[in-house]
Amino acid sequence: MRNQQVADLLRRIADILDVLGENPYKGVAYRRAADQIAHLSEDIAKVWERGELRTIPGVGEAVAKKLNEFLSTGHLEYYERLQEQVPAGVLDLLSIPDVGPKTARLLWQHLGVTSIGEAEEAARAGRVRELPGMGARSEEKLLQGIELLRRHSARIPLGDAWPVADEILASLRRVPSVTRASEAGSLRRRKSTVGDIDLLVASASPEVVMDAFVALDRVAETSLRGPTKTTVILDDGLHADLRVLPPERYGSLLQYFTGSREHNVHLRRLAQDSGLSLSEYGFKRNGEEILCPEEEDVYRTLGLPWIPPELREDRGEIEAAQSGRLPNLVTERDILGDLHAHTNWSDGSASVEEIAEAARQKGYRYLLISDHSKGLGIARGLSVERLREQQHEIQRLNSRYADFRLLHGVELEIRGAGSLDFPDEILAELDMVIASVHSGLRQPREQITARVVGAMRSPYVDIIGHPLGRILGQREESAVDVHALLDAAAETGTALEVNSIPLRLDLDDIHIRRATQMGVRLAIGSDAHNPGGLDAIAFGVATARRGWAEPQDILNTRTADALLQRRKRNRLAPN
DNA sequence: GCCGTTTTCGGCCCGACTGTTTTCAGTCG
Repeated sequence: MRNQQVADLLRRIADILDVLGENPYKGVAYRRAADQIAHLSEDIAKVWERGELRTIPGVGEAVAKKLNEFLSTGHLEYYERLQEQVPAGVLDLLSIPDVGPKTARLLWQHLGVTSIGEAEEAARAGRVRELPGMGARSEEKLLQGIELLRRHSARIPLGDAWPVADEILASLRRVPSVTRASEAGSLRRRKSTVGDIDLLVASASPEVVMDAFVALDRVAETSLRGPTKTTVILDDGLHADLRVLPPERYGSLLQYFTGSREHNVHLRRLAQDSGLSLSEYGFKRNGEEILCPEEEDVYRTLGLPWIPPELREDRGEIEAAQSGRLPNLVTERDILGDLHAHTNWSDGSASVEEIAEAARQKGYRYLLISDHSKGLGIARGLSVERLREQQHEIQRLNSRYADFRLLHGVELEIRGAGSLDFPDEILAELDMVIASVHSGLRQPREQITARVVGAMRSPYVDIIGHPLGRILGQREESAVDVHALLDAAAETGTALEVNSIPLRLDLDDIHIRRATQMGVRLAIGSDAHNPGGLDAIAFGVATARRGWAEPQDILNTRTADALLQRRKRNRLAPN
């Protein structure tokens, strides 16, 4: 994606400036601009074409000029000059834990180190300890950092981190003196991947809690231990941080360590404006403390309503809070039914009846059965005949339900050449149709975009399944032009799915936000392949919340009747 | 490098922890 590419360029510039020992605020400025651009809900080229680069927060005269050069010529002379000054491998050193720009520069200039491998060599040869400000411990720490980097470099999917955090929190809550315990950080903000597991506890006896924490079965080693903060590495390589403060400071602790850093920096600037200083311990005014037992107290002291964690990225939520325009975020309670589920008719493991029963148990009023169509042979996709048989089964079950309804649908293959797996007359017999791409995910941008946009032109395609096609940590998103998809969705009235499988979370938060701004409807689906899979909806709802989605943006906050009435075939299809 | 109803120049969030130092720099979140 172009925005990501531009952001990466600015971040590399920041890294080089840091290593060169430039004014550190210069690096801060470049990174701030990079973050804003990475999270732009629109293609940066469009903003540029309109001549509005300077409206992006953090983009001033100098950065705008460089962006202008990069976007019009594809290269940036300033960056190329910088690159000549610092070897690329020196910047790699920054990814080693506890190695920052100063240490990287030291290793490079004094020992000629220009790669992680050379850093390791130098440390093993005992040459690092000779450097000014370094010693034997630092040398050992550098080696450990390199080892750590090799063992554990990727971010963890939310779906892996969440249950581990819940388990550890349950243990900590059993420790005497613990009155509150919560996850924090990007986990609490429900980012699709998290860097580590941040945990917080309120207790008057921190050392007892820390002892219990490091003694947990899952803890493989303790990498840092202090009176309020401890970091451990778990048996599966995950890092977990625990912070403990007394209950009267729990609100400010929770607020602070939920972040994001950008959100906090903004809040602290607000605090300064009213003569306050804010930290995880609370507020200070002329040395006098204002304690915050609850998170609401932090926001109230700044004259703000409480802001949901999923919004705390400094992407306009603080301004929205100031002007009373925070979105009314969708919650799991708003979801009346699930719009994506598989059964043992294709690649699911449960019968239609079993998964229907699970959906009823969850309190849903309806469930869309959407097994694969024949084109996905590997998933035992349904033929037209089997689809009709399934229809009878669904009718049979529906005749037994008074308070619940099965909708019959399909997850229809958008084939490699762009055609759909079933003809219109078959699709017309179904309640709703999800169309998805499962093949040819590496097609070039124009081709794959045309396939999906073509599917949206069908009056019977109600939802595009997992539009990006990404699998977190395994498969990059396809080259599909998401902005073209959004335009086509707005034009045709096709909904885009928020697929809830933790490794998908597709659509992602950034494009969800854009969709809501454009009036594009979203369908949150669990994509369950067994009854327990329905619970993944929590991940989809969390992702929608990160995209500022409100109940009216989501199809399945409506009743089944309202859904069927609003289908585009009622407007578009020939009689 | 960015930014501004306290500023167009002088600020830029705040604190924990570590390791090397005898009062602090670097890194991290």
